[in-house]
Amino acid sequence: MSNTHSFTEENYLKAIYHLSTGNSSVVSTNQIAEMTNTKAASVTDMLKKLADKKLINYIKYQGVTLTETGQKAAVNIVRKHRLWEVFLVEKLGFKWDEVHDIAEELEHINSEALINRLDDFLGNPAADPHGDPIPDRSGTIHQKKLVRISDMLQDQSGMISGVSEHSSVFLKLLEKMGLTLGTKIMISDLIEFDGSIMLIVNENYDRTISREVAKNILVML
Amino acid sequence: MSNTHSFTEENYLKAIYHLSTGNSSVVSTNQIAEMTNTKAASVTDMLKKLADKKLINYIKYQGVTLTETGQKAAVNIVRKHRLWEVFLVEKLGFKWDEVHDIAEELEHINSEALINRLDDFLGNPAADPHGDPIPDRSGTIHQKKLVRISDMLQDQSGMISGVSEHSSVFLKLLEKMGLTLGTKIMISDLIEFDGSIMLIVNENYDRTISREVAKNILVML
DNA sequence: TTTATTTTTTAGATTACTCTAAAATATTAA
DNA sequence: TTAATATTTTAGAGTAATCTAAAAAATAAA
Repeated sequence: MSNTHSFTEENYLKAIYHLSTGNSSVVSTNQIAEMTNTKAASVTDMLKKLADKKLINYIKYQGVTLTETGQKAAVNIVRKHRLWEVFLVEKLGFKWDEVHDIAEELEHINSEALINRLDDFLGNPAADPHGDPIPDRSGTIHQKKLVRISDMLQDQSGMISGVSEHSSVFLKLLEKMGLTLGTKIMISDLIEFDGSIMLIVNENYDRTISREVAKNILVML
Repeated sequence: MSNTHSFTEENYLKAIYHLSTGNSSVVSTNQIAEMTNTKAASVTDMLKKLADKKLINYIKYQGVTLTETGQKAAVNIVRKHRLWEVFLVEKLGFKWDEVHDIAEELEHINSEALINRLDDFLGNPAADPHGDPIPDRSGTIHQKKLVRISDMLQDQSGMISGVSEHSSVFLKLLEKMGLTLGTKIMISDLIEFDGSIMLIVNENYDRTISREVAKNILVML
C-alpha cells in the first residue's frame, strides 16, 4: 500500500507540496532549490527521477506539479510532521518554537501503524501547535477559514488560530506579547502612519504590532 | 558535545557493540557483515572509516574493538532504541513482538533534548519491554543478574525478567504460554530424556518447555 | 610444517545524491 | 522583435555506501 520513498525524495515532495499550496500551483526549479538548500542542477536531476516514478508532472523548463500519487505521499509526510509536533509539545513539554527540526527528522519514520496509533494517543488532534491542520488518515485536510490580522477591519474581533511564519524568533515574539494560539483579539486601531495595528487582547490589555507581524498571525473570526 | 554520525555508521557501531558484549570482546569482519546484512568487503571499507574517526580500534586481519568514544556512541543508540520501545509498548499499545523494527528507525533520531524528555515522560524506566536494561543519560547500564532457565536447578524459583532471543515468533510463543516478563516460575522437573523442563507458573498451573526455549528465558532468582 | 581451507582485504564498478561550469531555453527590456 | 538577463538543463565529476571477483593473510588439517 504505502510505497516507500527515500528520505531525500520525501523532502523534495514536501517542498513541492508547500510551494504549490503557497502561491502558484506550478513550482519552479529555483524555488525548490531554495527550499531544499540545494542547487538548481541537483533539483533538475531529482525532478527527472520523481517524474519517472510518476510522483510529479514535469515538463522541461516549464515547472512542476504533484501527481495524485505525489500529492498523497506529500500529505502523508505533512501529517506525520504535524502529529509529531503535537506529541513533542503536548506530551514532552517542548515549546512551539523548538519542535520544527526534531519533527523534520521524525516525519521520515515509516510505519502506518505507528502514526495511526500516535494519532489516537494524541486524541486525533485537528491542528498542530502552530495551528496548521493535520490531515486525517485518508489524507483529507479540514482547513478552517482564517484571515490575517493585517486584513481585518476596525473593531473586528476573533481568535488567534494560526501563524504563517514558523521561525523561532517570530514565535518567541508572539509568546512574549501574549499572542499565542487561542488568544482573543479585537482590532482597536489601524494606524495610518506605518500600518501598525492596535489590538485589545482577551478583552483585557492592549498591544501594538507592526504590519509585518500582523500579516503572519491568522485569526478565526 | 554529541558528535553526529551517519545512519550507516551508527548501525555498524551498534552491531559491533552487540557482538562484543555477546561473546568475544574482539569482533570479526564476517560477524559484522552477517549482523548488518552486508558483505565482508563492505565491512572492511567501513571499518577503515570508523578507525579514521577513532571510533574503533582496528588492525587488519585482527578484528575490532570499540574505543571509548565508539562505546559511548553505541550505548547512546541502544539507550534510544530501548526508550522508544518502552514508548511504543507503554504509550501506544504495541505488543512486545511488534516494536523492534520501528525502534530500529527511531533510534537514529538525533536530539539529546528529545531523548531525555522522552526518558522523563516514560518515568525513567530501567528496562525495555524485553527486560533489557536501559542505559541512563550518562551511559551507565545497571544490569540485574539474570540466569537462563536452562541453568536453573530442581525446585529453584524466580521471576522471568528478560529474554535473549527477540524474534517475533519466539516472543509470541512466550505470550501464548503465559511466560511474559514478571511471571513467577518454579522448576518442578528436569526431564532427562530430551532436556526439557517442567515449570510451575505463578504457583498455579504448569508448563513444559524445550531446552531451546529455556535457554532464552532469563530469570531473576 | 607444508598444504588446504577459511577469512579478510584490495581492486574496480555501481547507485543515489550532490556539486560547478557551460550550454540551452525562457523571460524581460529596449 | 531583437538584445540582454535570468532560469533551467546538461556535462562531467565527487562522496558515501554498496557490490563481485581476485589476491593476501590467517587458521586448520594432513
